[in-house]
Amino acid sequence: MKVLSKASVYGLRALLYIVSKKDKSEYVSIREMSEELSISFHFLTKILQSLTQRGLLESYRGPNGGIALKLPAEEIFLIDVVKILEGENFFDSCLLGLPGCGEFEPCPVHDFWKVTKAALQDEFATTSLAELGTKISENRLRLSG
Amino acid sequence: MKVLSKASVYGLRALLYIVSKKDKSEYVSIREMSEELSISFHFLTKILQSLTQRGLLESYRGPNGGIALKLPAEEIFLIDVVKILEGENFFDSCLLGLPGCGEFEPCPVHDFWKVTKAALQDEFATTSLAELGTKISENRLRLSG
DNA sequence: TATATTTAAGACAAACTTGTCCCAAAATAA
DNA sequence: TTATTTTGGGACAAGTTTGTCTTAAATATA
Repeated sequence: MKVLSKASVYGLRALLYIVSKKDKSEYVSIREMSEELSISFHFLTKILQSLTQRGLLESYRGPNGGIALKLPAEEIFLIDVVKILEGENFFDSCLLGLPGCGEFEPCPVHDFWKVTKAALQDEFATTSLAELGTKISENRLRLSG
Repeated sequence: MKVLSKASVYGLRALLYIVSKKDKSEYVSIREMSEELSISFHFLTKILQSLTQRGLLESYRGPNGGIALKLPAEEIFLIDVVKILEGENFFDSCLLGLPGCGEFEPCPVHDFWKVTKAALQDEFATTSLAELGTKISENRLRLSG
């Protein structure tokens, strides 16, 4: 079951890498992240570019440059990242792909999918990068295979 | 959010079309389904072929031929269809794509994704084609855009 | 038998996602 | 200024999913 595209997965892993670093005062280079997370450097660059363009990240060129969060990690939620990388309508999908599926014209599985979607959306909307960063540090969780 | 491939979506819609037909005694032609559901005929043919090869459907060639369920609709569950068309490991996915993610080596979002996956799997495992067929008939639900 | 109908099966093409490569632009440091 | 480092951005290639086309095989009917 592939819920998120590679772009979202890589983007999230990179942001989690940033927030789980000890030193929060420096830019993190994309090269470092791509190597630590085993992600294609150029692909990751483009993903992070999108996040920078949309104001979620700040980038800085040149030696010791890199990427940094533009907001405190407490104020960035998974849903912010996913909506940028997957599209604003990410949580509006119909499981059977019927256009206009909703309360008025539901598909046969709308009732239960609606509930699942809402639960997922809520989880994404309330889970911050800070929360996961703490979790990663405390439990020494990995971010790559 | 694309949880199911087109193959699964089309396969499910076709099966729901079959079970929501009044006359259950005849084969339903793929051509009819492809037209009623606005699905490419050849693509649908291949999808249903997979289901036939895996014993979920029965096919019959020649005039008045077509496709029929090989089991009563009460005994076919969404999970049966999806596991054939998406793969047996469909419900084992890690949201962040980390290999071996599980209780021993969880990814940072494993705890909540585990719950969501289980709820989805349960819903797929307990929803039968018969149940949805009844729902479709009673509420005149559509199966195509 | 001959013809029409329908699924089976494979080759192929189009579209989308993912990944690679190259060079430009910005910043640092010597 | 010059060289080096790093992101920006576009072209392009590879891979996967989705869709199309052609022919074969099975069945029914006349």
